[in-house]
Amino acid sequence: MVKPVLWHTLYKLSEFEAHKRVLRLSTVRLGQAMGTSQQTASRHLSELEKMGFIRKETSFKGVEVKITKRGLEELRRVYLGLKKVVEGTPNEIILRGKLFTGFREGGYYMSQREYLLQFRRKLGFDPYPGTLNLRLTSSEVRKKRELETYPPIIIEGFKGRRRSFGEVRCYPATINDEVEGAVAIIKRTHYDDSILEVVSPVYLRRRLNLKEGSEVKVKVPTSRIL
Amino acid sequence: MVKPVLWHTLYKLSEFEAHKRVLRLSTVRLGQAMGTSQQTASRHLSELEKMGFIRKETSFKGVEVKITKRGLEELRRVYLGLKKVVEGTPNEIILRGKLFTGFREGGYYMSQREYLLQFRRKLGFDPYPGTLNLRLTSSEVRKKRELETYPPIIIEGFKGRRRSFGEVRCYPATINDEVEGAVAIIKRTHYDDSILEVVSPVYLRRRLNLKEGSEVKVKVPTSRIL
DNA sequence: ATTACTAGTAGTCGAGTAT
DNA sequence: TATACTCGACTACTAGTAA
Repeated sequence: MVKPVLWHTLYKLSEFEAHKRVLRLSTVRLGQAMGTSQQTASRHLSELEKMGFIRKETSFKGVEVKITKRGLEELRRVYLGLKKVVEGTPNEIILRGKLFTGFREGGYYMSQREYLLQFRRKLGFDPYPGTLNLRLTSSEVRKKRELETYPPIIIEGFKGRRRSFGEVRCYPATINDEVEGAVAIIKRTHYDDSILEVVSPVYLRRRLNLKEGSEVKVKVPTSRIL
Repeated sequence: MVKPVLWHTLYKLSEFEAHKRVLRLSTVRLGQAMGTSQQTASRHLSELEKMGFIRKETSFKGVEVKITKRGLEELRRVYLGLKKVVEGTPNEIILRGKLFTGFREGGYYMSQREYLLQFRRKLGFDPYPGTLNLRLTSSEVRKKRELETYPPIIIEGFKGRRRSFGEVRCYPATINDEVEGAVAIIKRTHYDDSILEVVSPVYLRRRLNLKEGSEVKVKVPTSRIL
């Protein structure tokens, strides 16, 4: 957990647009902007760098600061939390994406007995051994991130004979307003934000008559939550 | 300025939806949620109440907390700051409202010589002695608040013979894609968020052929800024 | 000019405890 | 059980200053 004072400094840096470009400033100026001393500003920058939220280049002329992807992630987390508060919670999140064929790992995952039993118990259906891969546009990626701030149904990971399987975060959903299923978010190391995986008890490609590139609508109710 | 630790506590309370309803909890539980002690949670609540960000009712069964309007305002301020960072800055903010006749104070304001001279120098036109009052819907009010987070052109207040006049915050704008003018935000004590006042060098009602209730489009570029 | 170390201090925290 | 006070411990601050 990032300390509130450091978060505040990170936020100030974002006000100076340090997420867009390398920001040149002095620690005196940063201190003034934060209502604190030069020394504190300097220390905060060092700590933020150590935590990986910023990169920093120091010279006798001043500091050059840039917020990292990790730092922006941290700001985004709070942003999404506040969005719910300020804008109100939507009743559903609708995501649209285009069907594409992935590496067919999904099917391998879903056919694991340990996953299957949990799906049956926690989501109420036996998943078809394969996932529907949807490619999301950038605006849809934002909505996916928003979705991820809601508490998921967690399908726990396990160690298999040859490898271990990570946890899967699920959100029950309706696909194309017709079929019940779920969004399945699998924690991977090389993880592409712009992909959405959908599971369902039926073979969705046939059931919904989908082709490569077809647009698919996924409606996730948020009311279950809370 | 609210201290970062206290802001963090306020944020946590909003995660518990204390902005929507009275939240019943114990300080132990709040402490756990914040990764701090019961004592600290208790102290933070007292300080937040003293600052007017929450109302609090204490009993031997626990505390009842509700975030006040002022507290929500504080959360909204940071939300809007983060929105710029996370969503990117829009090139323009478009506001739509319906024309209505106010108390005609606007004309009185605009005909003050001290204001007029500043308008001419800072905005480049002599305002018609009257403002266009637009009634905004709730979604437009949100956009107006977003607009207010950008640095305005400030027309300074002054003391007249009989009364004093407050400062006016202006944003150059285009009205109905035709006429140049500005949004004028006048700080009042009894201040209605859902009203937008527009000034321009011409008599807009005639120039744009507007009637009571006509929808008016106000386009404010944000590029000037920064 | 700068940054950032050291050292002393102010402020924040949490254990104990009164209510 | 609660909240919230006191007070010792510790953290985070700023002044002074070296580089």
